[in-house]
Amino acid sequence: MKPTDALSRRRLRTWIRLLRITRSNENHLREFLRVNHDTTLPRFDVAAALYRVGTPIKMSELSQMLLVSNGNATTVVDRLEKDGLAAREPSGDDKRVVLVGLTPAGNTWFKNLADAHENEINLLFAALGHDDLSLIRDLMRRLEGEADDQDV
Amino acid sequence: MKPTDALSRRRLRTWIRLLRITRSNENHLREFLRVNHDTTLPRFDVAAALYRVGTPIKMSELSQMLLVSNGNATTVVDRLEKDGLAAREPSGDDKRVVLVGLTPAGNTWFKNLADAHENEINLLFAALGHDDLSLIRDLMRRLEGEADDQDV
DNA sequence: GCTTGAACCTTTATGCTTGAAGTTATTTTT
DNA sequence: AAAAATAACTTCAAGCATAAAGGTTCAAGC
Repeated sequence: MKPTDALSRRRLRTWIRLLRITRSNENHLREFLRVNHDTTLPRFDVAAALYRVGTPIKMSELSQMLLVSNGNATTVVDRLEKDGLAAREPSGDDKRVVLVGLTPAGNTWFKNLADAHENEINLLFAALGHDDLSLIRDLMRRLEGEADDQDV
Repeated sequence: MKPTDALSRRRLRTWIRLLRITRSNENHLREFLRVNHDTTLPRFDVAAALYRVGTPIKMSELSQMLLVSNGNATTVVDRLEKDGLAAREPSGDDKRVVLVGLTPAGNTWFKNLADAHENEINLLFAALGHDDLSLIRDLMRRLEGEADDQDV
Protein backbone atom coordinates (compact mmCIF):
# COMPACT_ATOMS: atom_id res chain seq x y z
CA MET A 1 0.00 0.00 0.00
CA LYS A 2 2.79 2.41 -0.87
CA PRO A 3 1.47 5.84 -1.73
CA THR A 4 3.88 6.32 -4.60
CA ASP A 5 2.26 3.91 -7.01
CA ALA A 6 1.01 4.90 -10.44
CA LEU A 7 -2.59 5.48 -9.40
CA SER A 8 -1.57 7.76 -6.58
CA ARG A 9 0.60 9.78 -8.95
CA ARG A 10 -2.22 10.18 -11.41
CA ARG A 11 -4.56 11.33 -8.67
CA LEU A 12 -2.05 13.96 -7.66
CA ARG A 13 -1.64 15.17 -11.23
CA THR A 14 -5.39 15.31 -11.64
CA TRP A 15 -5.73 17.41 -8.50
CA ILE A 16 -3.08 19.82 -9.72
CA ARG A 17 -4.84 20.09 -13.05
CA LEU A 18 -8.17 20.71 -11.37
CA LEU A 19 -6.64 23.37 -9.19
CA ARG A 20 -5.00 25.13 -12.10
CA ILE A 21 -8.13 25.33 -14.19
CA THR A 22 -10.33 26.59 -11.37
CA ARG A 23 -7.72 29.13 -10.33
CA SER A 24 -7.42 30.31 -13.91
CA ASN A 25 -11.17 30.70 -14.21
CA GLU A 26 -11.37 32.45 -10.86
CA ASN A 27 -8.73 34.92 -11.99
CA HIS A 28 -10.66 35.54 -15.15
CA LEU A 29 -13.88 36.16 -13.25
CA ARG A 30 -12.17 38.36 -10.68
CA GLU A 31 -10.83 40.52 -13.50
CA PHE A 32 -14.21 40.55 -15.20
CA LEU A 33 -16.01 41.70 -12.06
CA ARG A 34 -13.41 44.32 -11.31
CA VAL A 35 -13.20 45.87 -14.77
CA ASN A 36 -16.79 45.58 -15.92
CA HIS A 37 -18.70 45.82 -12.67
CA ASP A 38 -16.42 47.45 -10.15
CA THR A 39 -16.82 44.71 -7.57
CA THR A 40 -15.00 41.68 -6.20
CA LEU A 41 -15.40 37.93 -6.23
CA PRO A 42 -16.00 37.54 -2.47
CA ARG A 43 -18.80 40.10 -2.54
CA PHE A 44 -20.30 38.40 -5.54
CA ASP A 45 -20.17 35.05 -3.80
CA VAL A 46 -21.89 36.37 -0.69
CA ALA A 47 -24.56 38.13 -2.71
CA ALA A 48 -25.11 35.00 -4.80
CA ALA A 49 -25.69 32.91 -1.69
CA LEU A 50 -28.12 35.44 -0.23
CA TYR A 51 -29.93 35.87 -3.52
CA ARG A 52 -30.24 32.15 -4.01
CA VAL A 53 -31.88 31.56 -0.64
CA GLY A 54 -34.13 34.57 -1.02
CA THR A 55 -34.82 35.15 2.66
CA PRO A 56 -32.39 36.30 5.37
CA ILE A 57 -30.11 33.60 6.73
CA LYS A 58 -27.83 33.24 9.72
CA MET A 59 -24.25 34.44 9.43
CA SER A 60 -23.09 30.95 10.28
CA GLU A 61 -25.23 29.45 7.54
CA LEU A 62 -23.68 31.87 5.11
CA SER A 63 -20.11 30.96 6.02
CA GLN A 64 -20.95 27.27 5.81
CA MET A 65 -22.45 27.69 2.36
CA LEU A 66 -19.35 29.46 1.10
CA LEU A 67 -16.88 27.25 2.96
CA VAL A 68 -15.22 30.24 4.61
CA SER A 69 -14.58 31.17 8.23
CA ASN A 70 -17.08 33.08 10.34
CA GLY A 71 -14.73 36.00 10.65
CA ASN A 72 -14.48 36.23 6.90
CA ALA A 73 -18.23 36.30 6.44
CA THR A 74 -18.40 39.11 8.98
CA THR A 75 -16.04 41.39 7.11
CA VAL A 76 -17.45 40.81 3.64
CA VAL A 77 -21.00 41.38 4.90
CA ASP A 78 -19.73 44.51 6.64
CA ARG A 79 -18.66 45.94 3.31
CA LEU A 80 -21.82 44.97 1.48
CA GLU A 81 -23.82 46.53 4.30
CA LYS A 82 -21.82 49.73 4.12
CA ASP A 83 -22.68 49.92 0.43
CA GLY A 84 -26.36 49.41 1.20
CA LEU A 85 -26.52 46.11 -0.66
CA ALA A 86 -27.02 43.82 2.34
CA ALA A 87 -28.61 44.29 5.74
CA ARG A 88 -28.38 42.56 9.10
CA GLU A 89 -31.30 42.05 11.43
CA PRO A 90 -31.66 40.33 14.80
CA SER A 91 -33.43 37.00 15.03
CA GLY A 92 -36.44 37.06 17.31
CA ASP A 93 -35.91 33.53 18.54
CA ASP A 94 -32.30 33.68 19.60
CA LYS A 95 -30.53 36.88 20.51
CA ARG A 96 -27.15 35.44 19.54
CA VAL A 97 -28.24 34.97 15.95
CA VAL A 98 -27.78 37.62 13.29
CA LEU A 99 -29.75 37.28 10.08
CA VAL A 100 -28.43 38.76 6.87
CA GLY A 101 -30.11 39.33 3.53
CA LEU A 102 -29.94 41.48 0.43
CA THR A 103 -31.63 44.87 0.47
CA PRO A 104 -33.94 45.76 -2.43
CA ALA A 105 -31.02 47.71 -3.86
CA GLY A 106 -28.81 44.67 -3.40
CA ASN A 107 -31.32 42.49 -5.17
CA THR A 108 -31.50 44.75 -8.16
CA TRP A 109 -27.76 45.11 -8.27
CA PHE A 110 -27.17 41.39 -8.10
CA LYS A 111 -29.73 40.38 -10.68
CA ASN A 112 -27.85 42.38 -13.25
CA LEU A 113 -24.55 40.96 -12.17
CA ALA A 114 -25.80 37.39 -12.17
CA ASP A 115 -26.75 37.52 -15.83
CA ALA A 116 -23.39 38.94 -16.81
CA HIS A 117 -21.65 36.35 -14.68
CA GLU A 118 -23.57 33.46 -16.17
CA ASN A 119 -22.77 34.76 -19.60
CA GLU A 120 -19.08 34.85 -18.76
CA ILE A 121 -19.14 31.28 -17.47
CA ASN A 122 -20.97 30.28 -20.59
CA LEU A 123 -18.03 31.57 -22.62
CA LEU A 124 -15.44 29.90 -20.42
CA PHE A 125 -17.24 26.58 -20.68
CA ALA A 126 -18.14 26.89 -24.33
CA ALA A 127 -16.16 23.78 -25.16
CA LEU A 128 -18.36 21.55 -22.99
CA GLY A 129 -21.73 20.20 -24.08
CA HIS A 130 -24.47 18.37 -22.23
CA ASP A 131 -22.69 15.03 -22.20
CA ASP A 132 -19.50 16.56 -20.84
CA LEU A 133 -21.39 18.35 -18.11
CA SER A 134 -23.10 15.14 -17.08
CA LEU A 135 -19.74 13.43 -16.86
CA ILE A 136 -18.31 16.14 -14.67
CA ARG A 137 -21.38 16.08 -12.44
CA ASP A 138 -21.03 12.36 -11.89
CA LEU A 139 -17.30 12.54 -11.28
CA MET A 140 -17.64 15.39 -8.80
CA ARG A 141 -20.42 13.60 -6.97
CA ARG A 142 -18.16 10.62 -6.60
CA LEU A 143 -15.42 12.85 -5.34
CA GLU A 144 -17.69 14.49 -2.79
CA GLY A 145 -18.95 11.31 -1.16
CA GLU A 146 -15.67 10.54 0.56
CA ALA A 147 -16.44 8.59 3.67
CA ASP A 148 -19.51 6.78 2.40
CA ASP A 149 -18.35 5.15 -0.76
CA GLN A 150 -15.04 3.41 -0.21
CA ASP A 151 -13.69 1.30 -3.05
CA VAL A 152 -15.45 -1.90 -2.13
CA MET B 1 -28.36 33.24 -28.45
CA LYS B 2 -29.84 34.14 -25.10
CA PRO B 3 -27.48 33.32 -22.23
CA THR B 4 -30.24 31.93 -20.04
CA ASP B 5 -30.85 28.77 -21.99
CA ALA B 6 -30.58 25.31 -20.51
CA LEU B 7 -27.00 24.67 -21.59
CA SER B 8 -25.80 27.95 -20.12
CA ARG B 9 -27.48 27.10 -16.83
CA ARG B 10 -25.86 23.71 -16.70
CA ARG B 11 -22.46 25.23 -17.39
CA LEU B 12 -22.98 27.61 -14.50
CA ARG B 13 -24.01 24.82 -12.15
CA THR B 14 -21.00 22.79 -13.22
CA TRP B 15 -18.69 25.69 -12.50
CA ILE B 16 -20.18 26.14 -9.05
CA ARG B 17 -19.78 22.45 -8.37
CA LEU B 18 -16.18 22.49 -9.53
CA LEU B 19 -15.47 25.48 -7.34
CA ARG B 20 -17.03 23.89 -4.28
CA ILE B 21 -15.11 20.67 -4.53
CA THR B 22 -11.76 22.32 -5.10
CA ARG B 23 -12.38 24.77 -2.28
CA SER B 24 -13.34 21.93 0.00
CA ASN B 25 -10.20 20.00 -0.88
CA GLU B 26 -8.07 23.09 -0.48
CA ASN B 27 -9.50 23.65 2.98
CA HIS B 28 -8.73 20.06 3.86
CA LEU B 29 -5.16 20.36 2.67
CA ARG B 30 -4.65 23.70 4.39
CA GLU B 31 -5.76 22.15 7.67
CA PHE B 32 -3.58 19.11 7.05
CA LEU B 33 -0.48 21.20 6.39
CA ARG B 34 -1.15 23.41 9.38
CA VAL B 35 -1.84 20.70 11.93
CA ASN B 36 0.57 18.00 10.79
CA HIS B 37 3.39 20.01 9.28
CA ASP B 38 3.14 23.50 10.70
CA THR B 39 3.13 25.21 7.33
CA THR B 40 0.75 26.81 4.86
CA LEU B 41 -0.64 26.09 1.43
CA PRO B 42 0.99 29.06 -0.34
CA ARG B 43 4.41 28.08 0.96
CA PHE B 44 3.82 24.51 -0.09
CA ASP B 45 2.80 25.63 -3.57
CA VAL B 46 5.90 27.74 -4.01
CA ALA B 47 8.16 25.01 -2.75
CA ALA B 48 6.46 22.48 -5.01
CA ALA B 49 7.08 24.64 -8.05
CA LEU B 50 10.73 25.16 -7.15
CA TYR B 51 11.24 21.50 -6.36
CA ARG B 52 9.62 20.40 -9.57
CA VAL B 53 11.89 22.52 -11.75
CA GLY B 54 14.97 21.57 -9.76
CA THR B 55 17.11 24.56 -10.67
CA PRO B 56 16.59 28.21 -9.69
CA ILE B 57 13.99 30.06 -11.73
CA LYS B 58 13.02 33.68 -12.24
CA MET B 59 10.54 35.24 -9.86
CA SER B 60 8.30 36.02 -12.80
CA GLU B 61 8.39 32.40 -13.94
CA LEU B 62 7.35 31.37 -10.47
CA SER B 63 4.36 33.68 -10.34
CA GLN B 64 3.29 32.58 -13.80
CA MET B 65 3.47 28.94 -12.82
CA LEU B 66 1.31 29.53 -9.77
CA LEU B 67 -1.06 31.99 -11.46
CA VAL B 68 -0.47 34.60 -8.80
CA SER B 69 0.72 38.21 -8.95
CA ASN B 70 4.38 39.15 -8.84
CA GLY B 71 3.92 40.94 -5.55
CA ASN B 72 2.47 37.84 -4.02
CA ALA B 73 5.39 35.69 -5.11
CA THR B 74 7.74 38.23 -3.55
CA THR B 75 6.19 38.02 -0.09
CA VAL B 76 5.85 34.25 0.02
CA VAL B 77 9.44 33.77 -1.11
CA ASP B 78 10.45 36.34 1.53
CA ARG B 79 9.06 34.10 4.22
CA LEU B 80 10.55 30.92 2.86
CA GLU B 81 13.88 32.69 2.62
CA LYS B 82 13.64 33.90 6.18
CA ASP B 83 13.13 30.29 7.26
CA GLY B 84 16.17 29.21 5.28
CA LEU B 85 14.13 27.04 2.92
CA ALA B 86 14.55 29.11 -0.24
CA ALA B 87 17.28 31.42 -1.48
CA ARG B 88 17.50 34.21 -4.02
CA GLU B 89 20.49 34.82 -6.24
CA PRO B 90 21.22 37.33 -8.99
CA SER B 91 21.25 36.21 -12.58
CA GLY B 92 24.57 36.77 -14.29
CA ASP B 93 23.03 37.59 -17.63
CA ASP B 94 20.51 40.20 -16.62
CA LYS B 95 20.80 42.30 -13.50
CA ARG B 96 17.05 42.82 -13.35
CA VAL B 97 16.40 39.14 -12.91
CA VAL B 98 16.25 37.43 -9.53
CA LEU B 99 16.55 33.68 -9.46
CA VAL B 100 15.01 31.69 -6.64
CA GLY B 101 15.47 28.09 -5.64
CA LEU B 102 15.20 25.76 -2.69
CA THR B 103 18.13 25.50 -0.31
CA PRO B 104 19.40 22.02 0.60
CA ALA B 105 17.40 22.38 3.80
CA GLY B 106 14.37 23.37 1.76
CA ASN B 107 14.83 20.37 -0.47
CA THR B 108 14.94 17.98 2.43
CA TRP B 109 12.01 19.65 4.08
CA PHE B 110 9.89 19.54 0.95
CA LYS B 111 10.61 15.96 0.00
CA ASN B 112 9.07 14.84 3.25
CA LEU B 113 6.11 17.10 2.80
CA ALA B 114 5.51 16.04 -0.78
CA ASP B 115 5.06 12.41 0.17
CA ALA B 116 2.61 13.29 2.91
CA HIS B 117 0.76 15.58 0.55
CA GLU B 118 0.50 13.00 -2.18
CA ASN B 119 -0.78 10.53 0.33
CA GLU B 120 -3.46 12.96 1.43
CA ILE B 121 -4.57 13.58 -2.14
CA ASN B 122 -4.62 9.87 -2.67
CA LEU B 123 -7.16 9.60 0.14
CA LEU B 124 -9.27 12.49 -1.10
CA PHE B 125 -9.37 10.99 -4.59
CA ALA B 126 -9.79 7.40 -3.48
CA ALA B 127 -13.13 7.16 -5.26
CA LEU B 128 -11.57 7.75 -8.68
CA GLY B 129 -9.79 5.09 -10.72
CA HIS B 130 -7.73 5.22 -13.89
CA ASP B 131 -10.70 5.61 -16.21
CA ASP B 132 -12.14 8.46 -14.16
CA LEU B 133 -8.82 10.24 -14.13
CA SER B 134 -8.50 9.93 -17.88
CA LEU B 135 -11.95 11.41 -18.28
CA ILE B 136 -11.11 14.37 -16.09
CA ARG B 137 -7.87 14.93 -17.92
CA ASP B 138 -9.65 15.06 -21.27
CA LEU B 139 -12.39 17.31 -19.98
CA MET B 140 -9.96 19.72 -18.39
CA ARG B 141 -7.84 19.83 -21.51
CA ARG B 142 -10.90 20.78 -23.46
CA LEU B 143 -11.71 23.45 -20.94
CA GLU B 144 -8.19 24.85 -21.09
CA GLY B 145 -7.97 25.21 -24.84
CA GLU B 146 -10.49 28.00 -25.05
CA ALA B 147 -9.60 29.95 -28.17
CA ASP B 148 -8.11 27.07 -30.14
CA ASP B 149 -10.72 24.40 -30.05
CA GLN B 150 -14.13 25.86 -30.76
CA ASP B 151 -17.04 23.43 -31.11
CA VAL B 152 -16.46 22.63 -34.75
C1' DG C 1 25.41 57.92 -26.94
C1' DC C 2 20.78 59.45 -25.68
C1' DT C 3 16.30 58.92 -25.23
C1' DT C 4 12.30 56.23 -25.16
C1' DG C 5 10.15 52.28 -24.03
C1' DA C 6 9.90 47.80 -22.16
C1' DA C 7 11.01 44.17 -18.71
C1' DC C 8 11.80 42.57 -13.93
C1' DC C 9 11.19 42.89 -9.39
C1' DT C 10 9.78 45.21 -5.09
C1' DT C 11 6.98 48.29 -2.42
C1' DT C 12 2.62 50.23 -1.11
C1' DA C 13 -2.26 50.47 -0.14
C1' DT C 14 -6.21 47.95 0.24
C1' DG C 15 -8.95 44.04 0.70
C1' DC C 16 -9.50 39.03 1.68
C1' DT C 17 -8.79 35.00 4.79
C1' DT C 18 -7.70 32.38 8.58
C1' DG C 19 -7.31 30.75 13.53
C1' DA C 20 -7.77 32.14 17.96
C1' DA C 21 -9.41 35.03 21.52
C1' DG C 22 -13.24 37.64 23.32
C1' DT C 23 -18.43 38.83 24.21
C1' DT C 24 -22.89 37.82 24.81
C1' DA C 25 -26.64 34.52 24.87
C1' DT C 26 -28.45 29.90 25.36
C1' DT C 27 -28.46 25.20 27.02
C1' DT C 28 -27.06 21.58 30.06
C1' DT C 29 -25.51 19.80 34.33
C1' DT C 30 -25.48 19.50 38.98
C1' DA D 1 -30.87 28.13 40.63
C1' DA D 2 -25.98 28.33 40.06
C1' DA D 3 -22.34 26.83 37.47
C1' DA D 4 -20.39 24.92 33.51
C1' DA D 5 -20.46 24.00 28.90
C1' DT D 6 -21.85 25.17 24.34
C1' DA D 7 -23.12 28.26 20.55
C1' DA D 8 -23.28 32.62 17.54
C1' DC D 9 -21.04 36.27 16.22
C1' DT D 10 -17.30 39.78 16.27
C1' DT D 11 -12.68 41.34 16.95
C1' DC D 12 -7.82 40.77 16.53
C1' DA D 13 -3.24 39.64 14.69
C1' DA D 14 -0.93 37.61 11.11
C1' DG D 15 -0.53 36.04 6.60
C1' DC D 16 -2.12 35.94 1.75
C1' DA D 17 -3.50 38.34 -2.54
C1' DT D 18 -4.25 41.91 -5.83
C1' DA D 19 -3.48 46.25 -8.58
C1' DA D 20 -0.92 50.14 -9.07
C1' DA D 21 3.16 52.79 -8.43
C1' DG D 22 8.24 52.95 -7.95
C1' DG D 23 13.12 51.85 -8.96
C1' DT D 24 16.54 49.50 -11.80
C1' DT D 25 18.20 47.51 -15.77
C1' DC D 26 18.07 46.32 -20.46
C1' DA D 27 16.91 46.93 -25.52
C1' DA D 28 15.86 49.72 -29.70
C1' DG D 29 15.64 53.60 -32.41
C1' DC D 30 17.26 57.64 -33.53
